[in-house]
This record gives sequence, C-alpha cells and structure tokens, in this order.
Amino acid sequence: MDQHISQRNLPLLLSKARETIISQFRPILKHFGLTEQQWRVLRILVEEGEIEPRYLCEYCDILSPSMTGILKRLGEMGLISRKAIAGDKRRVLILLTPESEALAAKILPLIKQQYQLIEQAWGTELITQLYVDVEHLIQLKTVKVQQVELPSH
Amino acid sequence: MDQHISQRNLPLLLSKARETIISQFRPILKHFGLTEQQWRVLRILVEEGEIEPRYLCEYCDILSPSMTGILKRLGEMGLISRKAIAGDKRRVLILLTPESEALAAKILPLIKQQYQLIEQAWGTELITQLYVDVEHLIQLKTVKVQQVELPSH
DNA sequence: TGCGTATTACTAATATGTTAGTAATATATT
DNA sequence: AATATATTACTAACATATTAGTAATACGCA
Repeated sequence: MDQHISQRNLPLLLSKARETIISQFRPILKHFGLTEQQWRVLRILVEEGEIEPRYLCEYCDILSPSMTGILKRLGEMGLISRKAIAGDKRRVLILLTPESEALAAKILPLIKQQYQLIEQAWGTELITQLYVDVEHLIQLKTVKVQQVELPSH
Repeated sequence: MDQHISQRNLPLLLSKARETIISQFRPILKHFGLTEQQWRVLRILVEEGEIEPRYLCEYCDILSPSMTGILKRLGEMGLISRKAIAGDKRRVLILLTPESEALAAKILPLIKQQYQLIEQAWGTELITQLYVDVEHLIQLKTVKVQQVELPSH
C-alpha cells in the first residue's frame, strides 16, 4: 500500500505525469540531436512564423535567461536566424532557417505517429480528460489566490 | 472539428499547470531559504524517516546526479545527515537532523494552509479531478507504448 | 525639450536536469 | 575460489531553471 506523501503533492504529480508523456517522445528528438526545449522553440516557430523572443518565452513556458542560451545554441546549429525590427532597436524577430524547416518537416510526422501509438496503448479518454483539466487549471492562473501569512524568524 | 491531441502539446501544458500550482508555494519555501527540490527531499524524509538515496530519487522524481548535489548542499546547510548501512558498504541512509525536523514542523502547516487558500480560490472539484487523472496517467507508465520507427539519416 | 519610467533582451551566479560513464562493492555462476 | 555481472552512488560535461540585476532603447508627461 503506497501511502507516500508524494502522492498528495500536486506539483510533483504533474511533474511525473509530464515525464511519463515526454519520455515517449525523447527518443525521436534525441535521434535528431535536439533537446526538448530546442524542439519546443522550433515547433512554435513552425506554427507562428516570425516571432519575438518574449512571445517565444511565453508560448514555450521558458524564462528569458534560459531562452537566451537556447536561441544562442540553435543559432550556432544553423536552426534559427534573426531579423531586426524597423523602428525599435531593442526588439528582434526569430525565424526558422531552410535547414530547420526541413528538419521540422521530418520530425512533425513522427511526433504525430507517436501520439497515435500512445493513444493505441493508453486510450484517448484519459488523455482528453487531462487536456480539459489542465487547460482549466491554467485558466485559473488569473484568479488571484491569497498568500498565507509568513512568520518572521 | 475538435483538436486532435497530436496537434497540441501535452507535456508543455502539464509543465504550465505545474508552474501554476508551484508558484503559489514558492514564496513559502523562499521565505525559509529552500529550493523546491530541497523541500521535496525534506518532505519525503519527514514521511519516510531514514531512506536510501535511490528511493529518495524515485519518490522525489529527481535523477541520481541531481540528487547528489541536492544532498551535498542540504548536508552543508545542516539539514540532513548520513548513516552507514551494516553489511553493504555501497549503500547509505539519509535522515533529517533536529534542525530540519524543526524546520519542517514550521513549513508543513503553512503548505497545508496555502492548499486551503488555493481551494478557496479555485474550488476543490478541479483539483480533485486533476489528482485522479494524473495518478491514472502515472499508473499507465507501466503499459508499454510502441516506439515509432526512426528514419536513418 | 528634458526627465523619469517602462520595456526588451541580456549577463551573472547558483541550482538542477540530462546523458554517459566510472569506481567500489556485492552477488551469481562456474 | 575465480570470474563475470549487477548494483550503488558517484563524476563529468553540457543544457536548462531560477533569481537578481543591467544596458540600451522607447515612451509618458511635465
């Protein structure tokens, strides 16, 4: 009878759930020499086209200092390029290169196939329900939660 | 036409859901100078008492090389100690110190209160449903999923 | 026009994640 | 007993996470 406290630890459970899913895809990304975060960025670029780093951070759920390094390495790998924005010298646009367009075109179908294999093995019902709940939870982020009072020490 | 799961990104959504929750607790841990992972370890030690590092890794969902550093820092902070196991010189037991017992006794009630504040703000229904789904998903980890065939390149 | 403030992407420092591999010890098999 | 294999915790190397802070630029307003 597993009665570990970890089973009532929602952040930990969500982390394990995520690992359960992502571990099914890691071999694909590894095969093409990409980390999970690098692929997250490329995938958003496929969907969005040109995009500024701060939105990339938002969509990928990656903080700015991490994104700086990820974009640096993707640039060195020849998988992204940068374009200046006229009228604002602070801002910049990130976009795919022909190489990464081709790479994404190879990877995306494999991801889709792997999703289908997951559905075959685990069924669609739970996965669908999980989407509903998780998106519901993410919506709630805007509903402010009172913070517990912290003792001085 | 409803969005097929292959066109969405479940690991990313789970990551965002987790961040939504953990951000409600981070101020508490920061107040006591702990990282999230350090607290995960201490919390398991409260529950389990003496425990070997490999089980700590399993229960905390932290890989062994990360755990090595976490335990090293917790040791330097005086929050864990180590005990040899008679009959097997490879193995070791990790346990709390009086200091970390006292620290955990201060933190645990605050975590519980914060959970209550979250439920006040967001309702219990969604949180309960999430537990159900996520635990269900984690169970499925044992059901083997076929791996998509990777092209040579 | 000048000045305070906001925004954007960045750096710095430390902690953790991920993969591969290793030294020491224990166990199974011959 | 001797050898091969398994286990445990560890190191190494690199990528990413987290927090704090900065330089350059843009903007709001007196």
